[in-house]
Amino acid sequence: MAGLSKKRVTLADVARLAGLSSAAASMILTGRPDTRLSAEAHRRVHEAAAQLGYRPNLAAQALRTDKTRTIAFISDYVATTRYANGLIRGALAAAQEAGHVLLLLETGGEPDREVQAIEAALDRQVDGIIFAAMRAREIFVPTLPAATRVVMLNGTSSRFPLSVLPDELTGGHTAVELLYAAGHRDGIALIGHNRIAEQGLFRSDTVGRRIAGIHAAMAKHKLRFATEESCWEWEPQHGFELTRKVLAQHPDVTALLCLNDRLAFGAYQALAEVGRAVPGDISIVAFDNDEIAGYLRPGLTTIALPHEEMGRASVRLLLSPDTSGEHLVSMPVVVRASI
Amino acid sequence: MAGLSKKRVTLADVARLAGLSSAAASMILTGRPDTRLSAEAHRRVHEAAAQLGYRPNLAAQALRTDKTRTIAFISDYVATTRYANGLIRGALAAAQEAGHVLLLLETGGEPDREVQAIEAALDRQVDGIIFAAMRAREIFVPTLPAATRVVMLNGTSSRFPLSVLPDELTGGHTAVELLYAAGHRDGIALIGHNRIAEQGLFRSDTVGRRIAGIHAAMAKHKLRFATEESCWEWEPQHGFELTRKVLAQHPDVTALLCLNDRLAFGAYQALAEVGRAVPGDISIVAFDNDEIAGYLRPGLTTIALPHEEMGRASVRLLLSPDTSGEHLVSMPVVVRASI
DNA sequence: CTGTTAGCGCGTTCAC
DNA sequence: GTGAACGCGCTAACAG
Repeated sequence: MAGLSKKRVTLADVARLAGLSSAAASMILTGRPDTRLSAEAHRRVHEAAAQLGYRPNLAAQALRTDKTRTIAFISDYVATTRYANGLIRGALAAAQEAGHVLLLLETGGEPDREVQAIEAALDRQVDGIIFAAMRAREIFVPTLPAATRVVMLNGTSSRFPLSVLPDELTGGHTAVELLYAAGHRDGIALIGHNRIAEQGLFRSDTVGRRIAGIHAAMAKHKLRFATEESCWEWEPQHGFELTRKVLAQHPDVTALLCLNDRLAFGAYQALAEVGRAVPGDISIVAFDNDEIAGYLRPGLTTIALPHEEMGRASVRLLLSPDTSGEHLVSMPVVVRASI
Repeated sequence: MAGLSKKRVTLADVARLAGLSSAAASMILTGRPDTRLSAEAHRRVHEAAAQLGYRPNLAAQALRTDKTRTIAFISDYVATTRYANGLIRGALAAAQEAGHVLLLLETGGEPDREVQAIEAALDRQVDGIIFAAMRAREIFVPTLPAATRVVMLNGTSSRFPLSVLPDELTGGHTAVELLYAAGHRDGIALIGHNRIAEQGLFRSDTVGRRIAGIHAAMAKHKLRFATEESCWEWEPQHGFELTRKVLAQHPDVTALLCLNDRLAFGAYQALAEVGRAVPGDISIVAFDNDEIAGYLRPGLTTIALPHEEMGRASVRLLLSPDTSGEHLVSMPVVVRASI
């Protein structure tokens, strides 16, 4: 039956070939349990369907059942590559395993595009919506039909209790423990501490927790940072500048706790410039497990953001009824050679 | 009309409120040109639709019209982050501008999953399919209904003439011209030349053209490479090793032409190790404009893969009838500081 | 037991 | 301007 099939094979075609009504064919093919149809009828229908290469028209099916086996994945930015990609990949994999499909939509963080995206999704009768935030934060969600199932991914919303987040508190804790276990005590510098991020409008839930975890672990060991360096953004250039400053002002520093890998990337450059070796002279640990973490020499030990696992979790939660609350996904340690 | 809307607003609701038949309402709302309905009827219908917040049910619409305003984006790997993301982003943007939406599917390059993905797309009556290959190559495409509109993105298929590719030939040419213009003649080393990639099963169309462009430009200026170093993969580690080798064996080399940015990344590390400055001692030019190109110090001058523009082009081509052939998207030079 | 008919879901389109 | 059929599959009610 390959080739240039002119028109779709419909349920009626299958029923006709099987010598039964389309109602019978429908019941058999959808596998209803209470069927009172003969085994022979089952056989004939299945055979006819296979022979014709029948595939139900999902649009017609959706019309009756209100189910499309389609999930909308609405994110603010796909642009921010490194974050979006793992989330999407995980969601895609989990969706496929469940026989579902992903509708990808982007809002750029603009409320009106958010509304458009939601409408586009609802027009297509999606089974549920995943709102993904590239930078974790409180997500603003416009009005939505009450029945729509919603999961917040890497963000939270007071309107929707179901959310998936990285376990940053534990992650922050772990980073400190790694340095502590390696013998570092009073010579640890914190790179990238962003006081602005900790309070105020742009407060990022997950970053706040990361820092809280770090401070809790430091307190537990009765330690203080040799210095805490702040900046507005977390790009390599800032890590470079802050590390330079630390090296100049705090010659006794033995370890750098960088709040993300890109800051650490800049730190490597600053250390190379003055000929300090990693980890011989200075240990470094960071967060995220960016692609670059593995490219650096020596490899950067980092607390990974489990994006893929989070993406998977979001789909699983969406598809399993009667779940709610905040689901934390643990952040694995990726040990390389920088400590 | 906000809040927990119980049931959908249907066309019948609109027609009832407007005091007309649903047929009239349909014609007016779809904006048919030959309508012989009164201006007053138009007004009433539009008003009723606005008042009720009516949105057509796309599933029902699709049933009649066979149009879903949905495009399937089927890629082999979303995993290969750096390549997939720009393509998706561009496609997403162009789709949105055209009032369409993207269905994202992944095949992992496995034929059976490819079939599944295509069926999932066809079940949902997509208006067209974009096949995206992360590593450009001849794409195997299973049987497909004849009418389905298909665009190959970053790859080709003998079965489907419509494809979007980066203009690698010109890009390769340009890279050489950049070095030539900077005064480099006989001291240029080629890093990453993969002879295996040039021939045989894994021949990559676009890489082949990149290399062809490079050789054409060299020939044009009657130049020869000081050395051509091959490797199997193009990761930083390989760039590091090859560059080390070049520095040891060819001390007269003045420029490195790296076949991608990650190789160049490794080259930077090898140069730093022996204290050679970029671009003071050695110039570097590469391809792709990876994220890392901007992180390196000094910034890496590179010939960019125009992923986003390619993604946009693929959607535009899909949506515009009567187009075919190979569409080349030019590769812009991103000038930084490595030459 | 084994199966059928009729009508629905929603929007589009044709004959009148 | 309208009624009715249609696209396709699901389901309640009904018949042998």
